Amino acid sequence: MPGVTSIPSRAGFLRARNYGLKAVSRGLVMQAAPNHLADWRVGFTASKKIGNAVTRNRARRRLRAVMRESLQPVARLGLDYVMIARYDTARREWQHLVDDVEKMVGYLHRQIDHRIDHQLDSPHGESQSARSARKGGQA
RNA sequence: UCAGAUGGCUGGAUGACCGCUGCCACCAACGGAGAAAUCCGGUGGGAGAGGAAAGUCCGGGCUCCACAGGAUCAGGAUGCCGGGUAACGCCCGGCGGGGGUGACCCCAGGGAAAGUGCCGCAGAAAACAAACCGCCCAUACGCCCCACGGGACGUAUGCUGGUAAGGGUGAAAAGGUGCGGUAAGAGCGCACCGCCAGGCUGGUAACAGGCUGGGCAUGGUAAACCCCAUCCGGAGCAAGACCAUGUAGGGACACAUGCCGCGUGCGGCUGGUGCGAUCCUGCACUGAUGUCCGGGUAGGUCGCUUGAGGCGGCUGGCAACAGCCCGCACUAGAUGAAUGGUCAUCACCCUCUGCGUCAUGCAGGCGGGACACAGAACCCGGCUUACAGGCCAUCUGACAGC
RNA sequence: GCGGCGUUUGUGUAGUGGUAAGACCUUAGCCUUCCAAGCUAAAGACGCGGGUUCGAUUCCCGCACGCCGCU
Repeated sequence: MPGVTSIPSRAGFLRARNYGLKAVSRGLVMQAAPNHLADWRVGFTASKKIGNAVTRNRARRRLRAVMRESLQPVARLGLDYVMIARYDTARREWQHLVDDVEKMVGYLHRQIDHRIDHQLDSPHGESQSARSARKGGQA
């Protein structure tokens, strides 16, 4: 989709999961991780646990729509976002879903800042690209 | 009017804002790449899930295994008859059997006198028949009656006494019912029904009807093995093809490596390999098999959507269906996977309130509602399964009226 | 998307056209001062719906659920 880059493979999803940073709400789960690229990306997951193919498609489409409304204006360059559908994703009221995402994005960004500041003190200065991407993404 | 049967159709509507994927056109204007064609972005137009898209249960197309023919064996599938179809385990029509008052529905529905196996418990006996309780007969004994001829009852015996009516067991007991017959009985005899054999008539056939003959032999199970007939090679679009990248269109070891010709790596013969096995014929290839090591794994493009296609009409056919030209509209192609998200109104359903009726209802509400089942993934023909609500046609039964 | 396999007490397994067996677990009793072990007894299952058969957990068909594989 133009303007938004999607995570292309399973490896990207696994990296986001292993980074260990996630936020949970009734409507969905979000993960975030630095991707060491000059762009931000997003991926969607709807497992068989939440329902049949129709339900999964509906959940994924609602996630995409709420991403465009609430995540795209504030997304930071250099981050991968993974949005995971839960049982209520296809059924929850739209306004609640929007509120969930806005709250979770704020939480994730604060946690990312905390981790990067903490790593600067440690001898492993691995987060150089994420640090610079954060400055660019805020513009 | 009520209760049903069969077949078919439909599968929410409108509007606003914000978006997605192909296709076509434009690029006059704006941004990027390029010498340019052009490409990306952009602008405009139009298209964009189903009757089951599902389960993956059958049959095909298509692609690869290089391909083809024959014989035998193995394995699998199907199984009344006729037709339809590219084909089918599908569909249509008929036959036979079963169910229902009926419309109508259901049936893997070939072969058990080719063979083998099995038929638990119960029962005397479960398949070359046999004989538990009985019934009948003969002899002996006991006891009773007597009109002195004999008779009733009981017990025992019968070198294999006769019998299969009745009882009882079982899912099933060796044709059924009735009359005659007999010591008692029995297809022992007869009538009807059933069965078997052979003609006859009708039908393409399954089969039906009737005639003649035979006293009756042949229990069930083949969705047990099996026999008969017919059909079937394997894998599947993650098939497969091309391009790019790459230390490479891979390497090492073991086993095997025959003969002839010459130009010394090619040709021929033999051998080997090749669609479940073996064999034969043609054909193709020149290695095959095993073990170990190495490379790639976020590649791209094609395959990829117009087809045994749909709707209407005419002709043939009871129908499935076929033919014809005629007419019509045309027809999703995604690939972390588009075809949507939100809101409003209406329709629909549920619920509540009021009114009314034998009953179905009518009016209303800041009420509630994942608005049925369900999402294309190479494409068709079927089957099966899921499905809120609504509509149409034909037919059956009951009740009422004319 | 495509291909294959399997469902038996609470758990992991046998089994076969007629009675479903045994192990661990659970419950009760005995034994012991008590517990464990041991002994005795009991309870508890053929995924669902049809069909074939006298009779189906078994044979056949259709569903549901679960598992495995794919260059």
